[in-house]
Order: sequence, then structure tokens, then C-alpha cells
Amino acid sequence: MMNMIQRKTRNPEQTRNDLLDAAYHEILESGFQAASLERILANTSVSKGALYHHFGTKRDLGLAVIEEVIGPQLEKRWFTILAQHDNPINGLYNLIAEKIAQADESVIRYGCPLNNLIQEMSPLDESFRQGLQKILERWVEVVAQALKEGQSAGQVRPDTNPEDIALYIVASIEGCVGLGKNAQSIDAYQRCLRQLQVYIQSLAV
Amino acid sequence: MMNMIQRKTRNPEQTRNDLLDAAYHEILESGFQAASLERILANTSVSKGALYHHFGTKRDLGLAVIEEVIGPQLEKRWFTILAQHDNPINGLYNLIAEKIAQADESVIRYGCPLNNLIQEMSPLDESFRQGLQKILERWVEVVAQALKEGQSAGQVRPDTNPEDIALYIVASIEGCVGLGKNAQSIDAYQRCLRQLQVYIQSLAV
DNA sequence: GAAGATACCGACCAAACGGTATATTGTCAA
DNA sequence: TTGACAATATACCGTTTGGTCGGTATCTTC
Repeated sequence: MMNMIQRKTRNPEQTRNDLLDAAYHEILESGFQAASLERILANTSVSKGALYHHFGTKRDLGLAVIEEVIGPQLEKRWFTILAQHDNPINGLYNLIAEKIAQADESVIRYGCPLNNLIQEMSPLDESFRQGLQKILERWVEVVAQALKEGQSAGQVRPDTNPEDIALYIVASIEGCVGLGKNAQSIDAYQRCLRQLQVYIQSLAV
Repeated sequence: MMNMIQRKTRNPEQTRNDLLDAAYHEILESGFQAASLERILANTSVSKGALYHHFGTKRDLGLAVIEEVIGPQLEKRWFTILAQHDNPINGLYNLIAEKIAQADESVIRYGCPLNNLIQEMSPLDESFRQGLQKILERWVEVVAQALKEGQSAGQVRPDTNPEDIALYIVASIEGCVGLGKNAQSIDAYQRCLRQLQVYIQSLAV
């Protein structure tokens, strides 16, 4: 082979991260199945050989995106913040207030990366489903834990089941995002979340 | 051309319906983008020529599925039933109770056809988005209308906004289905919907 | 500094895709 | 009965797909 223009200095970690990042965006925009490896490569100026050095298959790349990009992102944007408050009602309320205030183009346009992949992939690939489910369960658990502590502290109504309510809250959030996405309407998204706030307040003692 | 084995008797309407039905199932299982025309044809024993006689493009077929299959299906399963009750709280409650009781494999496995397409297609194709939005708006409107009438009849709390609540209820339903789908768990689906029932009851006067 | 491992390159491939072109046949009005 | 058109059939096409492979460059280790 004649002309080999390789990256001057190697940086396998950077290459891997570039690929994960580009794949994340490509999947966000097109879904996993319609995500094009060629487009991902074009957006990273990484070669196909490099890609297949770091990831065995497209599927592996997708699973890595779930575990290494989407998971940590939600961890940062929801879970850690939620764990800080000492009153779960206020914590949830404020967190959602923040989402309402920060409602940006990206959420309205592309929705929730987690939910997108759930709807597309969970019936098609068991590994995807499990990867997504792990994140979902963590989310529900964080909310449930907060509610439980709130019950102990006498802040949350005792006649409620934290696990069930947590499940429902997470479902509602995903639903609000999904509806806002199809309506292409920040207003609908915000109105929807505000009703969720009302519901959350109804859990207070 | 040598071997032309045509259907003895023509039936263009039947052919069209067969295609819509097969396309609906293919899309439900694989999503729109990954839906294969070849597979649809194989499941209908319709020829490619016939398909392209009835539908100009794959996209047209998808839009027809939304308008002629998914729309009417929701109309039948939700909207008409909901319009019958004269107390919206009971109406919604019972309708959801029915969904809880009827929770079948298909809902858990494939989720809601409407929501699936929303998450996949609404950012990618404006016509899809509009077709889906039309159904969504009808859904929200039916619920809102019922709540409004309930307010007039003194059955629903007057200090609530029917449109916002309807939006939120629809979002919650889609959320519950989505979560049950990824959990592959009828139980999670039912627990989630039961919390929605609790919420709905809280709207009563 | 030689050797072996790791990282990267890009041409190539078979399969599947949506879509087209052209031929044929059933249907029905005139 | 026939002419016109709607309906159906199938071979074929260009493109894109995920994936492979032989090769090269850089890095690490001894």
C-alpha cells in the first residue's frame, strides 16, 4: 500500500473517545439501526481500521455508547443531583424546575437518548435491553431511595409505595420528553413537566 | 417475460390492505427505517410491482400505516370508549383498569406503535411527525374534553387545567408502556399504570 | 536497537436495500 | 368484442451497508 497518512502521534484513548462521542451523536440523530459507520468515521477522521480495532462490531459500539456515554450522562444530570437534597419532594421538584428552565432545542428535537434506544432496540437485541435496563433501574432506585428516606424523615406520605411511585415518576418524565419531542414544542414539554411537579407535591405529608 | 403467475382474481383493495397490515407488523417489530420491503412482500405474497403500484415510496407506505392503521386502532381502543363514560374520572380509571387487566405479551414486547414511531421518526421526517402529531392531538383533546365536561358536572376539581392534565396523562401512559417494554415485565407495566390511576383519582372533587 | 505488540490505514467484498423498467393479464365501459 | 387502463409480475440497477484483510507505522520492552 502506498500512501499511508496516519495520525502523527498515537492516542488510542482519544481515538476511542472520539468514536464514542461521534457514535453517540449519530445514534441520537438517526437511531442505532440507521446510524451509519461511514458517517461516524467522517465526523471523526478516524479510519475504518481503527474503528474495528477498538470495537468488534457496530453492535459493540452501540453497547459501549449506552454504558460509557448515556449512563454517565444521566448519572451526572439526574442521579447525583437528586442524591444531594435532603428533602426528596423539594429535590425532585427543583430538579424538574431546572429541566423546565433549561428546556433547550436539543431535548425538544432529539428527546431522551435513553428512551429513544429503548423504543427502538429493546425488542430487537437482548444485550441492548439489558444495558438500558441497568440505567433505568438505577434511575428508579435513586428516586425510590430518596422517597424512602423522605418517609423516614416524615416528609413523604407514609401511605405510598416508594418503588412504585419512583417507577411512575421516571415513566412520566420519559413521557413528557417524548410528547414535547413530537410536538416540537418547548411549551408542551414545560406544561407537561409542570403537571408532574403538581403530582410530586401531592406526595408531601 | 416468461413466467407470470398472477393472482387469479384481482382485488386491489385487498392487496392494499394486506400491504398495510404486513407493513404495520413489520414496522412494529423493526421500526420504520429497518423495516424491509422484501419481508413485507414475503409476508403478503404480493409482488414488488403491486406494492409500488399502490404506494409511491416506502415513505408513503409508512405514512399510510400511521393514518390508516395506527390512527384508527387508537381511535377504537381509547377514544371512542372514553367518550362513552359520563364521568371522566371513572372513565379514565376504568379504561386503564382494562389495560392493566389485558396486559398482553404484545404490549410488553413491542410497546405502543405510536410512541415507537414518534421516538424514531419525528426528528427525521416532518410528514411523519405531523401524521403522528395529529393522532396525539386527538388523544389529548378527547381526554381534555372529558375532563372539561367533568368540571361542568362538578365531578372534576375546578382548580385544574384540563388541557395540561390531558397532556400529562397521555405522556404518562406512553411512559408506562415504554418502561414496561424495556423491563419486559407485565408487573412493572401494571404497577406503573396503577400509580396513574391513583393520580387520576386525585383529580376528583 | 531489535523484536513484538499495539494502533491504524484504506481498498475491497458480499449482501441487502429501495426503487425502476418493462411485460403481462384481469376488468369493465363502450 | 374490443380497446384502454388498472393491477400485477419479475428481472434488474445503483447505492449503501457492515465487515474483512493485508499491510504499515508507532510504541514498548528487553
